Amino acid sequence: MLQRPKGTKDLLPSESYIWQDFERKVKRILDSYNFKEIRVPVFEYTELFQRGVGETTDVVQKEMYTFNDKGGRSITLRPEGTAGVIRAYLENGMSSNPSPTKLWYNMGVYRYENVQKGRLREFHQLGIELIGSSSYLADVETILIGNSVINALNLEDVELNINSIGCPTCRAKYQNVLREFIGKNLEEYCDTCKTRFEKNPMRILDCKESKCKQLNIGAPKMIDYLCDECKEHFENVKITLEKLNINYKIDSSIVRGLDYYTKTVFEFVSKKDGLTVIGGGRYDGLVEEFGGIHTPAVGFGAGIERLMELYSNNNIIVKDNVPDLYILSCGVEENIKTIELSEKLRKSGYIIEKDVFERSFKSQMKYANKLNCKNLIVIGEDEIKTNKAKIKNMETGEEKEIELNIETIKQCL
RNA sequence: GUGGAUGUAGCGUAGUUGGUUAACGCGUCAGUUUGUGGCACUGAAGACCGUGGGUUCGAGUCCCAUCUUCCACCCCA
Repeated sequence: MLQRPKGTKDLLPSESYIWQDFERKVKRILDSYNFKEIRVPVFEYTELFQRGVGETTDVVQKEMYTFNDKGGRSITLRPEGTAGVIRAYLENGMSSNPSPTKLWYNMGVYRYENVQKGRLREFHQLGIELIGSSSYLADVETILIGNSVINALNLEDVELNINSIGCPTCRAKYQNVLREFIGKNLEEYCDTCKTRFEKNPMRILDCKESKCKQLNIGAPKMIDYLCDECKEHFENVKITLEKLNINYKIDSSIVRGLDYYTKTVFEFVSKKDGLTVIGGGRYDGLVEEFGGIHTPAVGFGAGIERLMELYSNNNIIVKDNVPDLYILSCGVEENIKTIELSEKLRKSGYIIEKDVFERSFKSQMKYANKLNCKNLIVIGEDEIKTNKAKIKNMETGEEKEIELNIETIKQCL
């Protein structure tokens, strides 16, 4: 039998309506902050991600779905949302719109990595990008939106961790200090850490190897080396969050795996399984990297599958729609009448079920019951002749005699 | 990429030390005499036992490989 590719998932009706519920709630939040939806291509030129996400990152080095198209162009399935959105921002001249530009998206993203808990090769990200402002207020607004999403979904045990990784200037200084510290014992670190040493020493702080963790104790922290501007920015973010009663923890190990981040970075983490459900931060250099004028920006990406996992565990989920009415009939003329009625009622927005098998009377009854149809009308010879029918409430079993016309039926639904 | 576990009808399972037509529950479909469902009963359909090799007179059962799923590392959402 044919199978779906590894790391993909079918979203069946039994779950898709929960996603729809989630999407409705989230859209309401995003609308309230006046963010507008953007939809960008599933694939882009490979260079976009190499430059945007960063050549040295794992995502680019080993997780991208990259191939040459028939014209010999190197194409990559998007592994994240920000790069494509910023490209679209520039390509469509959105920088001349009133600033800031506030965009959101819900997209499938693709990463070739080993499948495990909360991790698929095709997964979905809800993301926002707030483009144009360098102020801490933009960071706060971004975090608040993340917080609103968590709250709207009633997710418990999700905590906010924040950090600042500074700007290129103070980060370079810090990295030298860090290299000095690590360099003393570099021989004892694991092999991957050794390769990180030159290109991205901050990643060594994130290593899970116990010997590296041991060696990292007492390492200098980025937040102690922030330049005045970055420091003030971070302080403002922290103070504002505190005044707003948003709980957060400073986690100096958050460095993020995408190169474009600067200054504030943050994660909403599920305490139960330790998975990051929302991750984001500021990326003041990206627009420039893509050839635009210097334009600061902040954003986040949320893993929808991960959010949904928590959502369905923590909530009594709304029920899926059930049919308002089943119209039952056997026989050619009766069936035509049924179709006519069904079509009219459907145009008015009602969910109508009817037979498409020429099933027996009894089978149709059973079927209507299995579908949880709220009401049922039988169309037979008599009904057509007298233009009267009985409408039955399938829950109570009560029947009511009515005129067989759309308006009276509607009144009973 | 590395390491560990898994794989029998749509779903959940049984299948004894390898032995004839692979079993059960749920679900699906139909019927239990005439136009009113849920319960009960009867019956039917549905599995090349993940795939490919091998051992054997004979394998769902043993061996090897491979794939999938799940978990850990790495990294991320």
